[in-house]
Order: sequence, then structure tokens, then C-alpha cells
Amino acid sequence: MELRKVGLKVTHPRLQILRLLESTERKHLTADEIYRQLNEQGDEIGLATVYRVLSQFEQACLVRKHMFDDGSGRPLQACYELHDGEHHDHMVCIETGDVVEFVDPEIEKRQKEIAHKHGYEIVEHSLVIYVKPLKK
Amino acid sequence: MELRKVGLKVTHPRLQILRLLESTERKHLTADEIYRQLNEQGDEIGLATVYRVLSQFEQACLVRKHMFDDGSGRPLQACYELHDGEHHDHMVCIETGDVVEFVDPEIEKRQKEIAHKHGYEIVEHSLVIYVKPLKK
DNA sequence: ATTTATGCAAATAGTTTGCACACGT
DNA sequence: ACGTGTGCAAACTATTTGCATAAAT
Repeated sequence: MELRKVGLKVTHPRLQILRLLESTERKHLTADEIYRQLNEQGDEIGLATVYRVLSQFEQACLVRKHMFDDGSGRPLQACYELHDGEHHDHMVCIETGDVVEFVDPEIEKRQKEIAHKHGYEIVEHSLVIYVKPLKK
Repeated sequence: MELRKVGLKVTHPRLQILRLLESTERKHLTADEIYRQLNEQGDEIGLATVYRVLSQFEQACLVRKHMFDDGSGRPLQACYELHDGEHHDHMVCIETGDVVEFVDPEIEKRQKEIAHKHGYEIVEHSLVIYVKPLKK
């Protein structure tokens, strides 16, 4: 069991949240979406617990947290996805809310070079491209 | 006067905030930092006004707003900088808080290509590299 | 004089925390 | 039985808003 491996007791809320993240179509969910979905399907789990569990999962590297926002000050909410071990960047469609994941080795390489050129090493980075569908 | 040009009355708070942004060493300031600095130098300006003015400035493209956060759930606060017309990305040092601006044409190009490949066009994008000093 | 801006205090949104009770081992 | 985890409500933080007053043109 994943949970036990990372030192977390196997409780109902933890199990249900993990299962939801594993089985969901949309891979990026907000705390509130998770809360609502679980309660709709009959699991009575507090919102505070959802937050607590998600942050435990994050620390255990079971889950990754993102703050999507395009710098234009829209309402902002964290969203969470299962951690697959691989790094990737995100493209968010501002019309549909769809999230596409991608990795571009060239972009990764340039970033590293730029950091070095300035005397730094990369700890973390976040690239989000906000897009809309091409009209044909 | 910049302010009049963008259709804003020339008021004390607006003037002082603009001047501060023009003259500050650290180019990226939070609303609260601006509020504090102005009040320290004797201008009695409400925090709400700072927010209001900054968002007017943003809409007038005098100022750009950023939400730096590395997806690791740290406290998050918007920061603002004077808008110079040019787009650039940011590198934030997690030890000193220093912000370095950069542009890489190659990265920009790849982003556009990736968006197109998925049937999208770019509306906006945000790249933040979180770094720490290279130990020599 | 009229319109717009300001300061204050209260509202909001997302998230976190304190505490008494409930659950996993 | 013991130590954790949970739900609820209250606290918190960054930001926004309503309203009566004050300033800009």
C-alpha cells in the first residue's frame, strides 16, 4: 500500500482521496473539487481534512501542487495531481480549463544554461503557458 | 504626465506609488512593501488604496503583476514592477530573494511551437526559475 | 460643482489550526 | 490502550468592497 510506504496510516479519507486522484479523468483537481466529489459519492470528509491530507501527500511526494495563474490576478486556487516521478510543464486552456502536460528538453537545457550564466543553480522551476484554441 | 495619459487623475497616492516604483532599487515590490515604504516616508496612504492604484496601473499597462510561487505551497503574495513594454521571464533566488529578468528567444520559440502542435495559440505565459547561488 | 478617489472597516476566498472526539494498529 | 487522524468552527492572510468624506478638475 502506497500510504503505508510513506509512513501514513491507512485511513478512510486518505484512501479515498488517493483513489480519486488515481482514477479521475481530469488529472488536476482543486481541494474543493476533491471535497465535493467525495461528499457527492457519499464519503463524509471535511474540507480541512482534504487540505491536510493533500499537504501530507505533497510532502510524501505522492502528489504535486500547482498554483496556476497567468499573472493577471484572476482568482487563484491550488490544484493537485498525482506525482508520476517525471517533471513536466503545463499548458492551460483559458477557455476550457483543459490542462496539457509537456516536456521540452531544449527548454529545460536553456533554463539550466541561463541559471549558470548568472551564477545560480536551478532548484525548481515553473512554466505555464496560457492558451486558447487556434481558430481554423 | 504618465498618469494623465492613461486617463487617471493625478492624485497624491497615485503619484507617490508611481514614483516609488520608478526609483526603487528592488524592482519587484509587494503591495504591502509599497504601503509600508510610503507610510514610513510620511505619506499616509491606505493599504486598500495601494491595491486599488496598483490594479488601475496594471490595467493601464503601467505596471505588471506577478505571482511568484514555486508550486511548493509557500506563502504567496503578488508583486508588482514597472512595465517596460518588453516581455521577460524571471529567475528568483530562494536564498536572497533577488529577482533576475531574462528573455531567451529559443525558449519563446519552442513554446509557440508546442502550443501550435497541440492546436492552441499562446495568450500569456509565465516562466519562473527558482534558483540558489552556485557554490564555488 | 461635479465627478472621482480615498480611508477605514467590514467582507471575501482560500487555506490553516485548535480542540474534543473517533479511529487504526 | 495509545497515538494519530478527523470534523467542526474559529483563525488567518492577502485582497476587495461599501460607504461617507475629501480631493481633483
